Amino acid sequence: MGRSPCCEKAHTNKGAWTKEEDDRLISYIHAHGEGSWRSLPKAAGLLRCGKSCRLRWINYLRPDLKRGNFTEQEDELIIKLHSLLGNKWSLIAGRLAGRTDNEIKNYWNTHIRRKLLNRGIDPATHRPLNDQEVQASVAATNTISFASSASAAIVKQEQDTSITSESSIFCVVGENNSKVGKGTLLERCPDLNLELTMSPPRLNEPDEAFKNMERTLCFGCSLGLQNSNHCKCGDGGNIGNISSGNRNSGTATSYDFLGLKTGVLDYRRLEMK
DNA sequence: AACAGCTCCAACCGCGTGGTT
DNA sequence: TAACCACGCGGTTGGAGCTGT
Repeated sequence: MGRSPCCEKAHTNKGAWTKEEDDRLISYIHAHGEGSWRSLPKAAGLLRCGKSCRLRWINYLRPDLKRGNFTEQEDELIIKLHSLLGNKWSLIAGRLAGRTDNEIKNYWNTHIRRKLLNRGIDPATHRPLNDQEVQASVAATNTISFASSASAAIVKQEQDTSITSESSIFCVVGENNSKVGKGTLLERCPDLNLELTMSPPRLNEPDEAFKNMERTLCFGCSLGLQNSNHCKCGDGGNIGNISSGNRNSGTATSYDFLGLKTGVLDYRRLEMK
């Protein structure tokens, strides 16, 4: 499958944006809205690649961006999210209002990595740097499945709801899951190597089943942030953000992982590297 | 003051994915 | 089904600014 270049490189500016270019882009987007990035540069009179315009807008010019230093609270949230999501910067950014994926990625690489290293934590695995046994188990563990049979799902939330370097990942183990196998009881997730399932809105399910799925725990609570502004579920007392329902030939367990019950996001597979 | 090394971040690049024809 | 388009993502880079000598 071929791919044409995103723009004609010979006639485009590169490098830092000038004030004039910024103004042109802002006024064009104010007038016409975001999107159609490929045609935007020409329409806006910019000698830039559409990709470059998009990036400039998203990372720098958007009016809802929060500029300035990250707070300690944001730091910790990023660390927790990264321990669950890995380098999924866009997903992490989605949980930090006014922050962009690029900003968070840069901040991670320049500040948080070092911060974790100073704490003796491997930023890649969120484990103690000298924990050889853990490293061995990491090497032996490939995948933990979040997608499995609802009827037989065994779900455990760690007793300690606070996220530490090796806790508080939900484990869902289904009887048909060959990787784990029937009879496998709860296990502490030994790695962050996840395979998650998130479902789109279920349109064809019985109402009763759907109602049962509504008892969810928001992502803030799942991170132990019940009292923070990240808590979306109100009482913070619901346990287990697990919902289940039929999907095609088999049953599936879905997890409202980021509190994204909007159905906009269909992130069926989410793998940690 | 001059230089070298370091830090940080805006911007670039290549690729994956979903949609359209 | 293949070809193409458009968008978004994550990794990487270039260079401005800072710091130490």
